[in-house]
Amino acid sequence: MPVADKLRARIRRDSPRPRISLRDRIRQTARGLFAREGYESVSMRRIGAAVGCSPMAIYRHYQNKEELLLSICEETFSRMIQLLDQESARPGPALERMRRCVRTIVDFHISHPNHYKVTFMTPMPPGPVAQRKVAIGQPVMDRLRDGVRECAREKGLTEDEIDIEMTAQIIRVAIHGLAGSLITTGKCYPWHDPERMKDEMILTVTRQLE
Amino acid sequence: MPVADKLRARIRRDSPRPRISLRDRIRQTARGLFAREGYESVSMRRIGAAVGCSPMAIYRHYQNKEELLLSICEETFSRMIQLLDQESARPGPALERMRRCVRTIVDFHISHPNHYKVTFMTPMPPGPVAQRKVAIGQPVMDRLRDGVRECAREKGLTEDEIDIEMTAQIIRVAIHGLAGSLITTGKCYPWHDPERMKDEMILTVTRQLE
DNA sequence: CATCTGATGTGTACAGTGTAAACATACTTG
DNA sequence: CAAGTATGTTTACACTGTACACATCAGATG
Repeated sequence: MPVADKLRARIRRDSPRPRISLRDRIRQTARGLFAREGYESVSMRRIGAAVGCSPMAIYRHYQNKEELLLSICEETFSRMIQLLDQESARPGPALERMRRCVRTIVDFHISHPNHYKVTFMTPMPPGPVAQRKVAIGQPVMDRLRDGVRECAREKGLTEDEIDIEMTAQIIRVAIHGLAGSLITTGKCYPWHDPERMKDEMILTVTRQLE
Repeated sequence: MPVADKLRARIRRDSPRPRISLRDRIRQTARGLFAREGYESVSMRRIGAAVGCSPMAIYRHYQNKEELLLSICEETFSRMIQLLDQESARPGPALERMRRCVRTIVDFHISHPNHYKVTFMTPMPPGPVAQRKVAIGQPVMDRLRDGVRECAREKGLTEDEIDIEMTAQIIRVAIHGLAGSLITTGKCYPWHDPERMKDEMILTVTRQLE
């Protein structure tokens, strides 16, 4: 019997199941716990207790703890893409728009340190998990590349005069430098005004697009 | 009885104790294990087994696992300072020297990913541990600042024309961007030639010193 | 209706972790 | 020699992620 039939059956069914599925409640609860206390500090047992189910129930919906977190990250970063597109839709010169977008990304990462940490600060042994993490960053990278291309076009630069992929990757590295530094050493380091730092850094890596 | 006396006594003693102290053997063995397999994958029990002592013996010499690693990191990064000073002592224009130094730092981090990870990629709740980690990076930052200052002087820039601390911190952020990105997503990401990337990034953040 | 099946939850158990506490031994010093 | 201290071991505890076997129950099928 095909799996699709069973799925359809479940969807057609209108019996009074809990209004919001356990799967979603788990993800929602875990999101809060992870964000507040960090991935490693939160055990599956505590998530279960907070949700109101047994710890093993979580495994019916997520293969393991890492999958649970990765699923949360995917959701988080898809919200970032929304923010990004809406920012990039506002009018103005391409360069200004892209600089604001980069700012948006940096600020988003800093305000979601745990999601950033697990997605971008955990060394990935090559494998399927690594591929999913790369995939999470892909939409952002696409928009970055498009932004660079548009800036180049607006300034009349040919593809011989500027390496678009390289420029995009440099901006990417700058983003991760800012996010990583400010997340790990945020409060402990004598930063020279973080806000101005972000702006200067963004200016520096987009200067060749002026 | 003062502690200093006991220490002196131990040093004066020439009895046939093991030629290299257990403390050093632990650090040396743990260094290798951490570097090869990563901090979290190596348990105190395995370190003990590899050294040839009981796991709890380690605690006589290091307060806990984190202290052990931190001690290893301090040693590692002090070797980096040596490399850095010897590189910076070579002749040539200040700008060229500084660019080579930045390259040295980046390459050093990439070839010691586990030390980098624990020192710079683990969020630090403000406290004494965080202070020690900041202290580890301080000598590097001092040399960076000096390098920037010398470049500025060589080009005749006054302190009104260039914010030395800000410039140094931007370079620092670029270093961590490169190191972090290449360490976490090194093999998994379609990098546009990492070596050229490093060079371009370094050029970008030192352009205003040309 | 009775029966069967698959999805979803629970309880128990296991192998592993870092490390606190009590104990054993050997070396230094009064 | 006696006392004390530095250094090591053994045992035990509280915790982790999760494999496995079982219970329950909704819907499909005879």
